[in-house]
Amino acid sequence: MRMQFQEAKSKFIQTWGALGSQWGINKTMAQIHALLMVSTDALSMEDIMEELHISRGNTSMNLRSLMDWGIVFKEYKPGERKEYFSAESNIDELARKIAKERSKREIKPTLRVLKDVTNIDTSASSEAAHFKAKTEELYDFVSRADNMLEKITEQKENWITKTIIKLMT
Amino acid sequence: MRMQFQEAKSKFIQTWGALGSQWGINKTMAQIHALLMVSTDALSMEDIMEELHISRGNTSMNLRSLMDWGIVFKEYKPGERKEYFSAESNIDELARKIAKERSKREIKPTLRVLKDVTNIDTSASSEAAHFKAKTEELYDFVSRADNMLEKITEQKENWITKTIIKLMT
DNA sequence: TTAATGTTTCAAAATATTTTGAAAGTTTAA
DNA sequence: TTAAACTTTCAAAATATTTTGAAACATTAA
Repeated sequence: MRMQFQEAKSKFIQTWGALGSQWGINKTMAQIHALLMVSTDALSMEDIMEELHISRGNTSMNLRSLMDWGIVFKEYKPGERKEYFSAESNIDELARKIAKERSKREIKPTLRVLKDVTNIDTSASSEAAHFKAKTEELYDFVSRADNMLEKITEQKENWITKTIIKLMT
Repeated sequence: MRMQFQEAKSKFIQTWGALGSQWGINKTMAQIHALLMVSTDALSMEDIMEELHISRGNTSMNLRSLMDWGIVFKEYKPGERKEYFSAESNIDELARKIAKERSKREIKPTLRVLKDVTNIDTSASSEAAHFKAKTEELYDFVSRADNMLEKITEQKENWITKTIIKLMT
């Protein structure tokens, strides 16, 4: 049985929200983003509140986060005072921005701690030596993964396809 | 100022736990994993409870999750009744298992919904047409990303290095 | 058998995160 | 200026998630 548009839209928004929360992004933030992504026009705060049944404050705070991430933009319509919001419409660009932001917020700080923690006096015990070895290994791994992400992500257009082609050859 | 071993260990466990929760993995689960990763020997439930100051139930449930993910193993010591636990010690293997499991649990179900939701009657409105186009684009992107993850991850040994080399050429 | 040693379960409690809504703040038009 | 239209802030409330701990369950040795 084929879904109706409204049903499909709502299902999509719910699913995207759930996915977001499994990845450490708050549900409403992901839902607002999903809604803006599939909207033909920019939406006002009222529009968003109404469609998702959420409060003004919640909407405001999450729109701001989305703008901090660089994946939602404020727009002004001529002759109107209200602010309108729209999402990054290029999916490659969207993924690049998310990858970049997560690297900056999470991976880089973790690398800093790993580096710190690796620098202990190792002569005291073999536990200490093992710890140093393991955390060094982890540092190498994480920093290489981060590099890879950068590499993949720095090509502007259609990097996923390009990367898959490279990997298959 | 150089950290002492115990201080470094505890900082590492805390940081790994925090990282885990930003990625949708519960803090204790990530901490237990971190502890086992840097331990020279397998640890008993008592050991883990004591080191992390957590309850028996919490320890039991999270150890079970870690075993479900395939990144922690139960061990028996000869002549002892107690169970001991150790972590996957190969980091490439660890990453492969995590990638595989997250794909199965999160990406695949999302793809199913995207596919469903894409199959709407498009003749009714241009909103519906736009929705269909966007979700199709998303489906393509996510499924290509998932393929890429599979590709990267199916080579058993040292895939990160291999992949980086490929990407640089 | 039984007692000892150990593990799992799950309802309730604790904690953490998200959401609300009303007051404060801002901007613009007149 | 002022008032209207709109947005932001943040303490308190609601909700969701994690953690506890004690009872139930399992296994082994004697």
